[in-house]
Amino acid sequence: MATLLTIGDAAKASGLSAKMIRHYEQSGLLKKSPRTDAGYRLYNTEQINQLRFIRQARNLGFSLHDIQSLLALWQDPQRESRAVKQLAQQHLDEIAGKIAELQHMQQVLTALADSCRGDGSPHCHILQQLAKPG
Amino acid sequence: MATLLTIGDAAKASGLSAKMIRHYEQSGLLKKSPRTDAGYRLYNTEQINQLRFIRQARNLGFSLHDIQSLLALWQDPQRESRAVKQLAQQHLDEIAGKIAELQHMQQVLTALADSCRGDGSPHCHILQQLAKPG
DNA sequence: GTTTGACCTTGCCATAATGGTAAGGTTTAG
DNA sequence: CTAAACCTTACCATTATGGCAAGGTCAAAC
Repeated sequence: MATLLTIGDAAKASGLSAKMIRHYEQSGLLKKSPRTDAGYRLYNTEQINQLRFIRQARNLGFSLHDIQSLLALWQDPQRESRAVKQLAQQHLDEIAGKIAELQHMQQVLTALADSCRGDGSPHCHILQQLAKPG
Repeated sequence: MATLLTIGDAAKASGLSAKMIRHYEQSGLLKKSPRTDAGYRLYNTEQINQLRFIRQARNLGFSLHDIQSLLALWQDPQRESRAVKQLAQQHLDEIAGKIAELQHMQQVLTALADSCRGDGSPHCHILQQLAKPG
């Protein structure tokens, strides 16, 4: 039986917001939904699965741009897993880059914070360091 | 002697872009610059130092909103270092949160990528997992 | 003295992903 | 029949940054 859900139920079923589902459709990530006579969007099981796919990819931090590629690969029986793995690897590189950047900030700022008394006096190594020409 | 720089030179001297310096002024982070008769913004040494301060705080990932507070504290001789340290600590917490989030993605995605052959065959554990109802 | 190139000005648009709000139509339950 | 809970579109906001365009300015070279 073809279970058809309106957007609110599709949102609940997928874990996305209705707002975002509309947005994904409008930005071309999703095909346009069929509509009721009143103009309500309707989603079938296959589309719900697609929404879930998107949510899980978003949870892994993939951009909508990448997700478009992932969806295409998913739906292509001729795909080569090489292509998928490459996308994943690129994303992992990005993640590693961001982590490194954040860890660097963390390290520098932790050192600064450690050398700030954090009491009622105005003396503060953090401000001093930020003010330095370096 | 009062060295006055135009915005391009102030940009070079501070490591910010001229675009961003204008933006910071317009968003209230910086006081409005004095101008030449022709309308060119001029920056003195003190303002260059302020721009450097902003750049260094940005490099540590502070938001412009936080930087506004940091600048105010910097310029307040009555400040308590407690306040600065608290801002730093909040930011450190945010950084730690982001790192944790990214590391989680990294961990999950690495496991998936490791179990994808990445060859010419269509079979791919990454896609399989993204498609799962979980 | 004029031209030219390197500046400067403002203003508008774009990014990425998401949320909010408003004004209005629909459906369903009471 | 009405009220609540949906749905629709359209516009605005976020964050920090970049780009472009149209036009004014200044300095150096000719």
